[in-house]
Amino acid sequence: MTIPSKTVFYTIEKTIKTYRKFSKQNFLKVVDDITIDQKLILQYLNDYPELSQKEIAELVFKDNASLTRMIDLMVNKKFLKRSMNNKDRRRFKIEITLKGKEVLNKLEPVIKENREKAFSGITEEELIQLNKTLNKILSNLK
Amino acid sequence: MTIPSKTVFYTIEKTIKTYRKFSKQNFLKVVDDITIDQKLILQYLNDYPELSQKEIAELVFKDNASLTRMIDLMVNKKFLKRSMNNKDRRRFKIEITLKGKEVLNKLEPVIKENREKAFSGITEEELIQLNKTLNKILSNLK
DNA sequence: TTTTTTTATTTGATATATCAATTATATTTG
DNA sequence: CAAATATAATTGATATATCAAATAAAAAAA
Repeated sequence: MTIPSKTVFYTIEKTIKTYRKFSKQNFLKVVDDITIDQKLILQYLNDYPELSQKEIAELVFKDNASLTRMIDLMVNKKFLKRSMNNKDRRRFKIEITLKGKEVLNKLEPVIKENREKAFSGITEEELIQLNKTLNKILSNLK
Repeated sequence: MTIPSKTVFYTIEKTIKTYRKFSKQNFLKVVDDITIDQKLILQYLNDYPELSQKEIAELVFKDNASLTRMIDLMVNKKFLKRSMNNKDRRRFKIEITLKGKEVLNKLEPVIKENREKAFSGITEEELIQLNKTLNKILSNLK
């Protein structure tokens, strides 16, 4: 009998890393040269076009410095366009390009398949419970 | 009503990152200049002294190249010692130094407190269920 | 035993993570 | 309003992540 309090974080870590690897491999079948985090950034910007770099950084759990460099790369790859924000000139307006949207469109069915695969045989209640327990842990750590 | 299949991985990621940050801050109160992964490596080597770099890499979910560099650093910091392994001269024998053991000893109570804090108010059954669901996801991804 | 294949580790190149310091602009305070 | 403070983004330095290629030794096959 293993002691769950000693293994839970190991299992959590393993799960997220395995899923990231799995997703990335499937993404690369339809789009070349994309990472999980780049896909997340595209998705967030698509859903909330007004996001600042700082806000995106929080959503993807990175710091501002990382975001600066990631956005640079994504601009170089023509997934994104940076332009001035006249309302607040400290921040930029980050826009998805046509190419970026095409990438997202190609990825959409893959994202769906990935989730279906990951959750097959797992009930909605089980996922809700999973979320609930994780949120308890999160609020304990605040 | 949020759709759990769309948010579970976000929550998993958030949980593990929050716990890592929380742990690291507490570690730094008793030992300076240590990272979560360095602590994990020390712990694994303490429990299983025969581990090769490759085996450690698997346990901490990193690749061999990262491990090489991490071990280098830990040797520079005098947490570890690398010596020849005459049974198999491709691999090294990695040993914890006295300093490394002292670090582990100082961290031990902190690790315990971290877990207690993270899991307070969460029952054993709930943790077992969490582990079970995560393992289902893992086996789906194989 | 020699050749071939496999395995463990390292190195190089590039991207990302993290922290501290810097820059430019906004906001608040006196 | 001017001065002080706060915020968004960048840059530099160092560590880590990732992939591909290189090295050296071990194991398997001829």
